Amino acid sequence: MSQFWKPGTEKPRLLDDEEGGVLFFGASPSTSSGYGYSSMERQKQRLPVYKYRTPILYLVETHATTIIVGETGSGKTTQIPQYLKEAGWADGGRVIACTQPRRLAVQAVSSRVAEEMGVKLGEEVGYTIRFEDLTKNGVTMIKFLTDGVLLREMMDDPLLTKYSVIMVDEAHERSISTDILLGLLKKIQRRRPELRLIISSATIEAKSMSSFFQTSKRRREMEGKNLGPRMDPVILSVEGRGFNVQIHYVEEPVSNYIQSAVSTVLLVHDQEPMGDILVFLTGQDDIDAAVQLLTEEVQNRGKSSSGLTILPLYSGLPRAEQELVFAPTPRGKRKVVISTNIAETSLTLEGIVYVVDSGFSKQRFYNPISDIENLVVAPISKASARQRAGRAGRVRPGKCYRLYTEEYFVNEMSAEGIPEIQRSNLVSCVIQLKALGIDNILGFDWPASPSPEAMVRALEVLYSLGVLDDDAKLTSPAGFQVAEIPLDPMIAKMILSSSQLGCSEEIITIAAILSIQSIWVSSRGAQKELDEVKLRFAASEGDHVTFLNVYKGFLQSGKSSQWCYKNFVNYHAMKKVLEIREQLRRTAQRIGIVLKSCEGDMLVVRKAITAGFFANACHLEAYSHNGKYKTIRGSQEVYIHPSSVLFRVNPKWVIYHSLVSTDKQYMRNVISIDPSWLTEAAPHFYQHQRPPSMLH
DNA sequence: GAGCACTGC
Repeated sequence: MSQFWKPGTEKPRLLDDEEGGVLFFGASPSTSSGYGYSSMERQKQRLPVYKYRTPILYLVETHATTIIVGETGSGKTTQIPQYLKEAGWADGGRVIACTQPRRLAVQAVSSRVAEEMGVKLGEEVGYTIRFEDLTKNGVTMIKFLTDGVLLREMMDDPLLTKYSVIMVDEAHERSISTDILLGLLKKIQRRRPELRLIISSATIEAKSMSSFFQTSKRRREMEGKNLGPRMDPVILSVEGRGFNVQIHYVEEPVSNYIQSAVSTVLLVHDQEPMGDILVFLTGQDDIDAAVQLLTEEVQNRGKSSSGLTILPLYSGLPRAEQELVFAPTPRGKRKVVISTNIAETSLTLEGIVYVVDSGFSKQRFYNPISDIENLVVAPISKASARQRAGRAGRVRPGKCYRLYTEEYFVNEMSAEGIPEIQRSNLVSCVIQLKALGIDNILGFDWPASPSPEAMVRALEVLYSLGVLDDDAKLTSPAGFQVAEIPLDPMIAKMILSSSQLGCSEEIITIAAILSIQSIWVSSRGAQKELDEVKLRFAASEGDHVTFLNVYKGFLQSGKSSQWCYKNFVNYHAMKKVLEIREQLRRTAQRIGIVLKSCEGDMLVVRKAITAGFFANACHLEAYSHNGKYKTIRGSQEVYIHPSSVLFRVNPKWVIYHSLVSTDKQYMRNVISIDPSWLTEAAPHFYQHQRPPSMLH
């Protein structure tokens, strides 16, 4: 297949700077003169900071909110907290908080800042992520943390009084936590005029971010009289140090992006100077297919295409294989990494000079009517496309090959992706806001409002769990306890009930296992062996009890990695289970849940699961020969997933943990129940329907 | 008898 590349006319402004290492605070709408210093030497010397000398200090002093725009590597997260600290914003017990959406980023950025400031990480500069707190009270002045941790901190300190400046990084990614946090910070600002916010975002989102923090005119006039900080946000642009990336488009739309990606890689390999290639596809299937196709093509071509190292990359890949992509490319060789979106933000590969962008990714969509989340392949946004292209310009000028036309990019591609909050189930999010005293969820000032249907559905679910009362207020103590448990509310409710049923030790194990991806090693090749090994642990009650058997075996082996290897159990996953379980034990003790084992009585364990997941009850269709179930609530047709220990067993009544929809709706992690437990666990939920016993 | 974008508390 021949492709005709057309150089693009798009010039992403922040990718134009080829000087490298230059930090420049560009002119912004309200600083007409434009402050700045732009020499690499001066930056290296760590400029002394005088009051108002740098624009960021001036802006933070005079404006309640500053929005910083700039690409990765521009120094926002490393320089700005330092400036603030040196200018005294962290004095008198006040701390500067900087949030990141990912744990790894928190660790990486905090250690870089500590190093640049010449302090030990955990002292003046520290970080907090789940399971890890590297801060010292009274000593730590700059604290990095995930936005999720900051939200949890608000449950004890709703106004975040210990922080004088809060910087929210990567706000353009619009994760659920970031959006909730931004909404809450806007509220806090009204109560704490002295608080300063710094929102760091990519260019395209800056304007909408700015208008979000724009307070009403009347309010501004009132504040103007007090001579307080200006409440209208200011935008500051920081030039990045990324190298120029030349964009190429296809002249005609491609029909098969896998095939097209493979030909593009070969084209680059034949015609372009050395440098590694990063290909963005959508998922494991695509990637495996592309790796195979590329390998075959290389073999067919013989000599001319030798010297290629082809590596897949996705989160489900065993850790050892994932590490391979970080190995430096040997001289004279070229590395091709074929990746999911994981390489767009979560992982950074050094040495990439060429990017091939399929223009697609897998995205989650939520249907509040059916209450089902789906994963679908969908076109990416312009923002994503730019982020992908930027991956080619980290070490030297690069090239990005887009497998779509320029016309498509300019006219059809949406500017930004749909924020996660508009694509998700909202139960966790709603209970968190309730716990923070936000009663009017529908009237909450979101950076992007979720659909009313999704909010109503979340309220319904929480009401049915007994976590919200008739006035949609948190119940006491159940509602507050569920909000304190850092897991999905249905899981939290299950834990709460286990306290009364006397099986909390077992249930927190199940809760921990359900909240990680999978405890089994991923094994597409060795599926049969895995299935056989699973039988060793299989329990007739279902998957949850099977998990308990695996956990028991793991403990009896002395938490041995050898044991895991022999039993197709993922050792790293089990370590994580232990960590989550430990956190749940501590939380349970704090909120008054009795930790007790039921000593093998699986009846109460199943009852506790029912108490959290009664909404997922299903009944086997009478005379069904193919294992067809119907959900009690929506009468949807569902089937037990072949990976379940109850596959082909088909008990009359089951409860599932989650649904996965492909050609059919499959129930994953299934347990058999007695229908009388449903009315027992949730009389409200089932009272207006025919009693389950009548159905059969 | 089939499948899992990616985070996070």
